[in-house]
Amino acid sequence: MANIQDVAKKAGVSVATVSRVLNNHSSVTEKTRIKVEKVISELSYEPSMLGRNLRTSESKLLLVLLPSVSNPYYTEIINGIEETAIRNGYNILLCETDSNPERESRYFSLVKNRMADGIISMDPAVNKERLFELAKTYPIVQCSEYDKGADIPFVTINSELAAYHAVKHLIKLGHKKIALLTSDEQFLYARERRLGYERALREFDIEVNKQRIYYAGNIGFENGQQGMRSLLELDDRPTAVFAVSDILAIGALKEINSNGLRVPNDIAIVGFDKISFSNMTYPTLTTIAQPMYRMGSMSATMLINKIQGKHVESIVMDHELVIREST
Amino acid sequence: MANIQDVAKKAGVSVATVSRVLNNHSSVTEKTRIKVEKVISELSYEPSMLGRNLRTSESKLLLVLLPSVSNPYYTEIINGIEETAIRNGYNILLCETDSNPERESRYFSLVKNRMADGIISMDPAVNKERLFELAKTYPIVQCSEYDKGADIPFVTINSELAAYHAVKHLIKLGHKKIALLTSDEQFLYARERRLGYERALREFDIEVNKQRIYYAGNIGFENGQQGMRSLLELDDRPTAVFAVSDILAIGALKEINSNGLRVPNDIAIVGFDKISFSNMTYPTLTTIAQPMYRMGSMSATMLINKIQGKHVESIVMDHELVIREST
DNA sequence: TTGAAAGCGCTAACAA
DNA sequence: TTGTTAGCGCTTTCAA
Repeated sequence: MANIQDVAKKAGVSVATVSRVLNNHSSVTEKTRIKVEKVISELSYEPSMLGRNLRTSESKLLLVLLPSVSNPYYTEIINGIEETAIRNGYNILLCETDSNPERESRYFSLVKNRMADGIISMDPAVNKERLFELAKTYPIVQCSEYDKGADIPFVTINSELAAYHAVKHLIKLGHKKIALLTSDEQFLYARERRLGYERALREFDIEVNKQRIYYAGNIGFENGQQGMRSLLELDDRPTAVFAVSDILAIGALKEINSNGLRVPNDIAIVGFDKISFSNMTYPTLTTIAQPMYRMGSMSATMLINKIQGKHVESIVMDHELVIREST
Repeated sequence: MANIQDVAKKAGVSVATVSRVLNNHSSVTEKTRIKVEKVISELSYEPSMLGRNLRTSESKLLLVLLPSVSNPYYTEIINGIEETAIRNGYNILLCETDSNPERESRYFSLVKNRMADGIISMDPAVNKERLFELAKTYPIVQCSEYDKGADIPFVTINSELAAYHAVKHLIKLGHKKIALLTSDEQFLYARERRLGYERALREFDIEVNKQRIYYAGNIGFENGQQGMRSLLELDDRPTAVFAVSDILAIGALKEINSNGLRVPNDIAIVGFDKISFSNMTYPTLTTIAQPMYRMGSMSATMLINKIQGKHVESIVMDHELVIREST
């Protein structure tokens, strides 16, 4: 495999000139450029990023940290990140933590070892302490999940307000017995969405009934089923459910169907996230849409700016209630 | 940030010795090793992979090429690849082609530029010609999709046999009017699954009725809906459908539900892939399970062996019919 | 067991 | 506009 020396020799120029051609420096004459390009093509020369990276002390790789690629919530965000990364000459290293601290720590090493130039963290279960520590030395931004007061720029939506909108929509439809299907409150988004839920109820003088709040231990489909099962067993059954994620909502939907009840006639459902599958259920799911693609794209832009030493501000994006068949 | 020189100086040894400590060479005395490790920890030294990579001419990155991360078919395979990669000191570069040749070519450059040590290709729409050409110079393996006669090792299942099993299952349930919901036959898997479908029918003396075969232009959920719609319009409506992917099957399921028909009473459905959602539908989907995780894991092992210059053989893995509520 | 030194392939400062 | 040269951080050969 040819290297820059071979090209220089064969073209009768110095390696510096070849490098200039490779990097489109304006100082090279047309004639020299043509000559060098001809040799490059003759030798099928491909510049080694390994050499360039060592020299420039960068890897042009962005590390994207997420709990699991199988969670459809992340797919559009990833698309946004990747598109923007590529447009700026970066590639992404998609890293699944599986909420496993050992894996997380291995991925953190990647940036310490210069294999990645920065991190976009989307893992709600990330070890905050270590993330904050790392952020002192390396460029990091958070996407979706974030931490108030931490000195890490983030991109997110207003979860409290979005939940408020979702629940208000159910109230406007005449529902009073509205259940909340949420997840462990160690996650900020769960706390905020509960607050939005409670605010909407209070605003319409509906009592917040603790029995109607189900805290799922995990965020899987089965947890949605299980939560719905226990809500259905209540003496005073709810007529509507607000789930803090589509996956939970889809679990609830299946449980309702399995009990011979109809959605939305017997029970209405609102989900959260607008994952692609929320459109494939029967009935389709009313849900809160986050501007996933733009969130990803914005995180990438922010991270790249941060890598380049620019100052970066956090940003809160808009959400949208998408009304479909389940309400 | 400290480098290997700083460590050497402070420890009073040469950089060679520090390097030996880093790479666990046995020739270092316990005493020296302790001394060096102490300094490493004092300086919070982290070795730069950039320097190491240039020196060893490898990136320790595997490029994984797939059409889209949002296709749940790939998620378990990716898990298998990643786990195996990490265990062998590699990381993966997940690359979405979106079936876009320009993107594909940019990813191919990554391996030409030494940014990746090899490729696992899972994209059925990959440009065969260029892939074969690339495979002459760089380590490549194919997963799921493969090419007969090409000199590229692959991991796959026997699609023809799996389809045969799926259709035979429907026949055993008493179905005679069995439709096939398939995709464009430019893909090998579609051709093979049709052959399996036809073989099962012929074996039980059921005529292959061209009208009952729907070729979807694309592999999305909507294509499944649309295909089912046109199958429902047939004068002699099928009583069962075999879809070559779960996503198509889920589209079909929704269309059937929307027409007030019941699954499996009015129409039975078998899918293919056992994606996680196939368990979340109402009713749950009978489907063909591929050993996704093992396929991913095996591809990674094969690729790493290939990178290390070992000889690698292709492998055909087992599948399994998973009978659930839709039949 | 350890050290000196070369060199992986490239970029960029400086000189011409 | 082009060339010379140092050096990015590491591994490895050879010699001691």
